[in-house]
Amino acid sequence: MLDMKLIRQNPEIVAEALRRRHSDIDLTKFQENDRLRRELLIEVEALKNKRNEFSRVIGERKRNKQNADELIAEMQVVSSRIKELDEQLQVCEATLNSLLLEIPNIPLPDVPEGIGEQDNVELRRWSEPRSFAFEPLAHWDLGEKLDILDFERGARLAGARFTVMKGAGALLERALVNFMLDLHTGKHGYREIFPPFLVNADAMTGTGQLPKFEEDLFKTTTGYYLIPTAEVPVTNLHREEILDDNDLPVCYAAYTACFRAEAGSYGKDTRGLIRQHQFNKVELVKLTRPEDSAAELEKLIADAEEVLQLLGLPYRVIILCTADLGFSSAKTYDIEVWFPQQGLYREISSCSSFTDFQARRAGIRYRSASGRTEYVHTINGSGLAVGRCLAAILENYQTEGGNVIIPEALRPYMGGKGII
RNA sequence: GGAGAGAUGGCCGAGUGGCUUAAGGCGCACGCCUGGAAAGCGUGUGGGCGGGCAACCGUCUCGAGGGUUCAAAUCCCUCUCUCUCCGCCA
Repeated sequence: MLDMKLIRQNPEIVAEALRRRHSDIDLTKFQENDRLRRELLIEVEALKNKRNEFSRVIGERKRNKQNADELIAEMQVVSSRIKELDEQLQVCEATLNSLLLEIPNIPLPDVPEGIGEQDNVELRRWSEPRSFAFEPLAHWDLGEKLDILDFERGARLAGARFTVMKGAGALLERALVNFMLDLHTGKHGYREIFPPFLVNADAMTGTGQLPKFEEDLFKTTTGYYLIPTAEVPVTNLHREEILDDNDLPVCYAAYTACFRAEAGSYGKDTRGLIRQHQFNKVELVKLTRPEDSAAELEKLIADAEEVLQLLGLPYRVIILCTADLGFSSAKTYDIEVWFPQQGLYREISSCSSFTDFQARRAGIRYRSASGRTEYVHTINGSGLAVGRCLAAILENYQTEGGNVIIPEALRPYMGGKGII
């Protein structure tokens, strides 16, 4: 959520940001309601002031056994007017709030402007894709041949976009989770969190999934939502809190399963592990001082990249253009890992700064060194998506005989196993 | 799931309609005192919104939301959460 005062005082900044995003949101309805709200507030607060003062006088008279009938009669009129105005105010504020919740974040100045995916900019590549002396298999074919991925039985149990991992496949998935968590909590200094996988609507609103993106989420009959990413519970850990300056930055790493309805992605990535309703992810989340957030985002993506470096998987980093940027994000880097069978790089991590957008929605503040309470900046990124990582290992490390070599770094987590 | 008890400021805790602008204590900050410190004494101490250049003023905030009343921490209704006991359960 944007700062109301920014929209009020510098609407041209917000309008320009919306233009860069190619958003069709119109600010005039917001501005009208904002003006109305302040008019109502000024009137109703003056009346409440009067009511408070007169109540004091009435109380005094009653105690002294004096008559206060005319004052009470007068206050009846004032009170009913207050009630009217409060009702109008409530409607006005509800409108204002729902408008505010639908305005996306302002992209940072270094985000390239664009009209679609094709305008994202590649920043760097790490390592060279291996050249194969044979035709590499897709991970779904390889996984089925090795009997470690079972798409058919996944469909039997749940439906399309669900997979069963078996034997060495299940072990590899678990090894990746542990390897990533150990790296981030050990070398990189994150604190491990194991949060609930279901959250309430307030948490989803805090990080920006609600109210706009409800159709992407799974919801229980009892009103809970299944988390689409650990970002939701972990960022909301500190909802409605004021943190101490000394505690920043707060750095958390969390493994969770993630659940996505994948509405609107019919026909996309229908085979394999790339697009599942349920997948595993290790997520990195930071709460920082505003002045540190740019540097902390760079550190976070370096932490995520190191996972791929240690696994020896070639990747590239791109920065998303304004049109491809998520609703809550001010700046997003994607890490894309090489998939040899398709011959292209595919997203395996998305690292974003949300500036104060989520913090304002979730009420996450800190007391700065100067004593002011300010909103923190929130940052998060995948470190990494586990299923896609497993798929990348299968494809990049396959042998001509249809086996898979386990990267050195993972072997301690695989009971010393070197090959599947 | 059943029964009962609770939820008050950073923390503890008083408060059954107006004298509460939330008592008192602890903590914290600053000052006095001191060679320095402790103790002691004094002062201050949340957040949101609105107005104002500012100092400051107003308003809201006693788990949440409604209601009664001229007036609600206090009375009524609904909900949430916590604790205790019972039941069920990985």
